[in-house]
Amino acid sequence: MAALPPGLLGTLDPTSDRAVFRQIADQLREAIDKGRFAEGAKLPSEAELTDHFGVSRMTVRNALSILQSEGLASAEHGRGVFVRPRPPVRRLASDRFARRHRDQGKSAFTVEAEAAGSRPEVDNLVVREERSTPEISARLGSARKVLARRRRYLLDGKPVEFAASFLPLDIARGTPIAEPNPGPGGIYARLEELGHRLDHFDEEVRARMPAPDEVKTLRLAPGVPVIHLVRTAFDTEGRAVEVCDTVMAADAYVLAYQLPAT
Amino acid sequence: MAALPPGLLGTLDPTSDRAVFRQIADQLREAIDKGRFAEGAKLPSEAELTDHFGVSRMTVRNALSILQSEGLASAEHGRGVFVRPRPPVRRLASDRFARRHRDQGKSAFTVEAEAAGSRPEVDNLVVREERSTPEISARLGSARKVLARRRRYLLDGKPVEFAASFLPLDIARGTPIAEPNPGPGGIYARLEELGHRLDHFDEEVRARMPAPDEVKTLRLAPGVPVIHLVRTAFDTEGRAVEVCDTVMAADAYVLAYQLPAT
DNA sequence: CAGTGGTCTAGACCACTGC
DNA sequence: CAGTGGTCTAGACCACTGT
Repeated sequence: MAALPPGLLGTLDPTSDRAVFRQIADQLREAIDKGRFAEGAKLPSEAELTDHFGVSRMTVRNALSILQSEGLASAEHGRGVFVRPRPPVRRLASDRFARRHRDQGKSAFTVEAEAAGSRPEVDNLVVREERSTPEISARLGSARKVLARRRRYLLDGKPVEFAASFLPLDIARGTPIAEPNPGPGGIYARLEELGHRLDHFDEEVRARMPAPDEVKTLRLAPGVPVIHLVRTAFDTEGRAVEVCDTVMAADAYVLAYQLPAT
Repeated sequence: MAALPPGLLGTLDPTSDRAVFRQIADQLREAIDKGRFAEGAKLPSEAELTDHFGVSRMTVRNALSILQSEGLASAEHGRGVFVRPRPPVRRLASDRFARRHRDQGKSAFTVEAEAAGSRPEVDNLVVREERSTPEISARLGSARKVLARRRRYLLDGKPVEFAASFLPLDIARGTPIAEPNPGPGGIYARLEELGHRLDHFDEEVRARMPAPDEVKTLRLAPGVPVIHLVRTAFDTEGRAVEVCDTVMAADAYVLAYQLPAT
């Protein structure tokens, strides 16, 4: 095993109050920030770091785990620890549900992804009637059962979000909305054809760390939060006609909104 | 040291492929989710868990660190590991910059916090001229120097966000905007008095794990992401007159927006 | 003071990767 | 196969909390 290139990393300050594993993490973080390790580059192995700093392996592993929890690095078993590359970011514009974006044969996700040069996929498409939850009922009105449409979106094979739409049965049952493929323009186009002209959407945005099942579904690296978005669609009569609950890999998205100054 | 109450936690499955520390984390997570440990309650100590499961201390600590990185628990030195209580959430409405919310003597943050029964504070108020960054210049136009207003917001003594506003010098220099206290209605009211009638705001939302200095400034617990919000204010002539860069503790906020169906 | 978590060591064996 | 990270042990000493 070769020694580290001289000057790549510094030395520890034994007089410092800062824990040794934090000092090591600080040095690696600084080296990453300054570009001495590029995106996707391999960090020194645990063995190299234990040698360089003269500490035990657990101390080094502690330092590396800090970087991972910060989202700066990710470990690959048998290969090494690498600087996390930033995935291409999907920008969600505030006009993404405007009517003019609905007159296509393909879904908005597909159109947009292909325009950006990515390969879009949608899987796990489950459409069925379900019992409503208190959360959904509060937003949708007091429906006991709802039509649920669940799906996961991927770009170039990487899962980026999964979503569940809920609609009142009296609106959706027996319509194309209850079909796996609701047709061009998606369910919003069908809602309007059914007489529910859409007026506006309310959107709530939260961020948090993912639960284990969300890590699995989105194949999230450690240190990547999720954006949790709950959107309610209202028709021109003021009725909530759909609630969409979406969980997105936070490193793959930026949300853009336009606010009125009134 | 007392043994754990029987039935509070289960036993390990030695035939499972799942690592022991993950199994322990799973059990604790399930117990928290099912309410067997309330918000703010103390989890079993490391010693109790090593006894209960018959594993070494590092294994238990590994399990507990998972829960912390998920934001479910936080350790307090000398006291124990506790189920993380959810702080009161501030809801930012999409009309929060509407003109009608500006005709008060106090800042919007102060008014809203007091209405919610919290004690608001603003500190670290730094107002000065700074060199612009490429990021700011791209949004604001090519100003070399800008007026920067930096401050941190606290609720009941807890930091919840810090923000920096940047304004072109040709607009802000020598005006009340360059004063620490810009007066009633804040800088948006002053901008309008100076002839820059506000038209709309563009807002970009991202979520990520905090950098170490952000952890310090917001006193963030492990496993709490930040919401990074960049807002650009435009006047009726289409000029960008302010860029506000805000970093918020994600567990203290929900952002609400209204989208047009056009 | 006893009990708690924070740091660190020096090993061991395993599973995965790539040559 | 050698090199890598993943898991786990059995200790040690320290710093902080509360009584």
